[in-house]
Amino acid sequence: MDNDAPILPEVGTVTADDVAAVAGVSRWTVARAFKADASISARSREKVLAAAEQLGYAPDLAAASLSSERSNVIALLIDDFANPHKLVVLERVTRIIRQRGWATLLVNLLDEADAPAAMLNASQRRVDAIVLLGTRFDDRIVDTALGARRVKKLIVFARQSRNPNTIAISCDDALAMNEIADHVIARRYRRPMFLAGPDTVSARLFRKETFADRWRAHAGCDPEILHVADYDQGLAYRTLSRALAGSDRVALPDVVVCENDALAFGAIDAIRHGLGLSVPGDIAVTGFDDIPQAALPGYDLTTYRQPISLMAEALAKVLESEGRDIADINIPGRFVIRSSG
Amino acid sequence: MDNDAPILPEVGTVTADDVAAVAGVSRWTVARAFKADASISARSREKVLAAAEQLGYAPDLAAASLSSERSNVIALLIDDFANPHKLVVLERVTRIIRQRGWATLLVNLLDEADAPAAMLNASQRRVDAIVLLGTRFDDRIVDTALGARRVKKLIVFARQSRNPNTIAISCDDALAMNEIADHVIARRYRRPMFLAGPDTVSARLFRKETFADRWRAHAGCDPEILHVADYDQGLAYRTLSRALAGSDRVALPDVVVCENDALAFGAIDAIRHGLGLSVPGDIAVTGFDDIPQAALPGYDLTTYRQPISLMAEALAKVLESEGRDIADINIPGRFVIRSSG
DNA sequence: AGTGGTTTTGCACGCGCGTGCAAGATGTTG
DNA sequence: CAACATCTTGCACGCGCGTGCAAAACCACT
Repeated sequence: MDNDAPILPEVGTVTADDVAAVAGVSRWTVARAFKADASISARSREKVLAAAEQLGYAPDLAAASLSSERSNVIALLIDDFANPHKLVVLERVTRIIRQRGWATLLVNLLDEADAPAAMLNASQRRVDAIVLLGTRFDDRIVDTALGARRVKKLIVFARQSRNPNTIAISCDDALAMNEIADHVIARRYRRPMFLAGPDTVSARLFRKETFADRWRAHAGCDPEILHVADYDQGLAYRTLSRALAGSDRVALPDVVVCENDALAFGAIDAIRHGLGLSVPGDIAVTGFDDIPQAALPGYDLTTYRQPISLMAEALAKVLESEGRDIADINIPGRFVIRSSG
Repeated sequence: MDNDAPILPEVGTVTADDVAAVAGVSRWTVARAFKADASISARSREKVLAAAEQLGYAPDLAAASLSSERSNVIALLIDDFANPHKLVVLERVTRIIRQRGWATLLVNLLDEADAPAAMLNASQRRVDAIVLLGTRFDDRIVDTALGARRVKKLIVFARQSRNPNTIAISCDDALAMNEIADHVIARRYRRPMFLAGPDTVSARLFRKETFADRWRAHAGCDPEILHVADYDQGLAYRTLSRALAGSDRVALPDVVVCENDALAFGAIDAIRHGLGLSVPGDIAVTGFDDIPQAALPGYDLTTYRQPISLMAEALAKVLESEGRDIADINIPGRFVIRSSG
């Protein structure tokens, strides 16, 4: 005799059939009781929900997604974990995904070449859409994935994409970077340096190009550009320190325009601790993203706020929509002037 | 006539049956070809794999988890997105999960009361285990979840847990904090302040208690303790600034021992920009975690390195093991002395 | 009471694959 | 060549629920 035998069946064992038996209805009526807009009488629903509560029943969503075409799971492909901005993006995106009743499958892009495998991995789980939050993929990979029809819906978040079958949701980079450039010009800086992320074929931000174009139109010459091999504060610090070490004081830039805040923090570190100079007194710095730390007194960074919450809402709308012919979405952010530049 | 009709069936439509037909074997032989240790002849496997590649077939893992007891999905429940340490934890944990062939279901704990709903949410997806990475849950919730048998395996990562049915994987907090306390004592600080996170019933770290005990044994009095309502650098900055504003210079602490690096960064900001004092000259600061930014010159923080990679490996081992009678795991980290204290 | 309309309920079938067993194929030994 | 051991393959059944349709129940209203 097993005294520990549970009175109620164990979880995973409580199926709609069990609830149906207790409630005295059919299994399908049980399903209807859990569906918002189903045709079911109030009395039946009550009976079912009471029975369900008594048994501790909750619908098995994995089984549901097998028989329906939808899984209600969204895959997030991500890398660039050195950038604190990713944390903000993850929070906002996973929040809205959950609030709208979906689940998040998080896939870590293990290395540069992992994107195709990661997409396959996600598609094997029947996800309804794949959202790219990372930096390590290029348009060719997107083409391949869509070509193989492995993916129902492919969304690029906070990045641009050239592929017409992809939906890009981002802040208006060109608008933003022109605003930054205008600010740099208005403040009469003369020797800007643009601090950019890795110079690869990855889906681009076009921030560098936009700034360079604007500066060229203004000054008639190209701005200096320095690439950092990763969007990493420490690496930016070392890269910039090394690049400027031993420079003549007059040869130094008077403003460092950075592709994002992580690089900007590294730039400020380099100016203060690598060169022993001050920000913005000797060299000004601007960033991009407006991560939470940018507002703190340590850096007090002039930057451009990406409207992540609005972008996340736009993402939800795209995920809800059935049609595949959705245009890219560009949302304006807000230029935030602080003391760094 | 539909000229656009694909030669190959669309994805999700390519099933093991299709592959079996092309390869001239049964569906079950196809399944065996994709299983590492299955009993199948080399010739059959070749035929199957060739047919699979031709058709673009990949096993449907969602369907597989329905018929087997395992889903190979691990749920990560997370909050505390203000702490950059979470990014490191997420990277290491999702990396090892993927490398070992599992998938990650990421669940955002939307607010303080969301943990039970989040666990239910995860269990409805048939996850093999739930890993708690967050701060917003307490032992009662864990009890409830396990009591309802909603969860096969519940693991608390980088936290302690009192529940015997839970497996806690963490760094050895007591060892670590004693080391920090000894350091503070050896450096002859006399007025330590402990900067702690929210004072709730949440699963605790016991760092505060350990430090207080050690200090009491040494000095015969309790250290001052200040609670910050969230593990957030900005909030720590404001809380500490306000707490120390207007204090007599002699009444100020000479060292601020922080429960983690995020709080320590906020403390350094408060000392430098709130009080206009220097670190460590006027007030020293120690942290806990050793997040990447702690090594950069902006903070150059004395802290204790949590062995996240080792902890992630321990997690993988726990996930692999079948038995439920696994003891908590405590891994020692390393005290890292830098210039902040 | 009968008629037509509406709401509510039940059901056959399928989603793609895993499990355990039995039948078939192949190989080995005396 | 028979008899047996081993390897390989095929199959019935089930996992828990969704879809689309038809039967049943209900509700006026004439």
